[in-house]
Amino acid sequence: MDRVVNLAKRRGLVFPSSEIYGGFRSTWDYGPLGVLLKRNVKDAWWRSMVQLRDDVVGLDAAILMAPKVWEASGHLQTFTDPLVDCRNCKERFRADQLPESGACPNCGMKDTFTEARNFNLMFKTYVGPVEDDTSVAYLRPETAQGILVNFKNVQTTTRKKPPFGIAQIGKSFRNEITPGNFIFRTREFEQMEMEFFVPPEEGQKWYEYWCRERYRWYTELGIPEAMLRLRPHDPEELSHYSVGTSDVEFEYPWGWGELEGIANRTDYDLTQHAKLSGEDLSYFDQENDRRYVPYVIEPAAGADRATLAFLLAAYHEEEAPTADGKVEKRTVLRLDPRLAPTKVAVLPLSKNEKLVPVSEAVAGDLRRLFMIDVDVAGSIGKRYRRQDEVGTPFCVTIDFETLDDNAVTVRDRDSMSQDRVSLDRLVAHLGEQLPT
RNA sequence: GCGGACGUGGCUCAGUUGGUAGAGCGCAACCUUGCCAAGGUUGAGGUCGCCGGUUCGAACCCGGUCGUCCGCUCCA
Repeated sequence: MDRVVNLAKRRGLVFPSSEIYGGFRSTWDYGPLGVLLKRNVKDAWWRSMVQLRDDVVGLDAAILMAPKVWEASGHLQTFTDPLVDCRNCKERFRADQLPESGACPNCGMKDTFTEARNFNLMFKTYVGPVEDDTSVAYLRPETAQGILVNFKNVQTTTRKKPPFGIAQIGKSFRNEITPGNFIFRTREFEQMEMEFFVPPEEGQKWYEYWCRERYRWYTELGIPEAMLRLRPHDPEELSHYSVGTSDVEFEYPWGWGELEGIANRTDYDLTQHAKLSGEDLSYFDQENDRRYVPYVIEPAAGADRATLAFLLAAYHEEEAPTADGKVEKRTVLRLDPRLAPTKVAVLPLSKNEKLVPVSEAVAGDLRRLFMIDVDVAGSIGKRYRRQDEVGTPFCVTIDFETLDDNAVTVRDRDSMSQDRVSLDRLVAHLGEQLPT
């Protein structure tokens, strides 16, 4: 973990936020390479979820929503836990779980508790010029509600029939008491959520389907199955809206942790929104001549957690032989090419005045199709290592033979093999190796 | 929020009993080399997290604060 955090800082993947002011807790900034990596993660999710399916459509809802939404969803009530501290032993407890005797469960002292304080996990703000009770608004603690309240809008405009889903990627905010573990738990984070609306009797079937699908997504993008598991929640662990939840968990360096949750939210949300808004959010199934409130199956993934997991799974330190016969450490990110921030590095063998213009021309051709990097500084071996460290799948080397044979060397990150490829075929060659 | 440890150039760290900062790596330029972290020369870069106090004088002592890590609590 330390190595990955270090690499992230050193190579411009992730920086601590507001660093020149001493940092700001729980906030991180994605640097030039990090933003590419995270965007690739989100693009891969969107592609598998929206583009490659005909039963899911996209949405981008506002972060600020009517406060009634959070009343309906239950977040205003259940997101607030009254907590007390024991003045004697400094332990903290939930006020509603204390013994009636008033004795501290930890140290046994009586009446040593502080006043109960509420910890609402939603960020509160005020909309408009006057800061009073009528102007209170919240930053959304999940993107799901933006989808759920748009169920009718989307259903009627796209003419989709259940089973169908609405997908959304966006920021959410939770005032976590204890953030930490780098970008694993932050107060501002990005979610990739999809709400899948199904006939009630098909709820369980689709819940199981999405558990399998989502697990598979991570393995297809290169996370070894040994580092993944699907863990069903215990009944007492279930959230207020769910009758079944499973987490896709990843084995982080500090232990198993959540990557994504798949929940059967039943008709809880739509029913609640119908009740509080007065809108009828049921669906009329013309074929079967019946009306029902759809069940909602929700795969909710964290974009930052996924990015971290892909980074951790990709990070390798290897022994590599050097030119003079010694063995050196080689750091390489074995990222799936679809996730790699840079797809191709263009490297003139030296800063020779004849090679540099050729590499610039090659770069000009490639950058229209791929995210590329051009590096002319240092020895060729060092530049290969620099690219390995950030997971660039291919290096294109322009050498002196290129001037004669119009061909370049394409070096593979994983096999370290080298192919000679004609410049006429270079774009096509790389296109074949770099799936979308 | 509580307890503990820590906070020195981009990174990893050193800084002896307080006397206004160093190394390695990295980075940049030039020379050399010419396919897997080569070599040489030169150079940039730090008011030692921030604020205040003690002192003739503080990176070193004290207080506060911000941040990081570990443990506890919390995570709908």
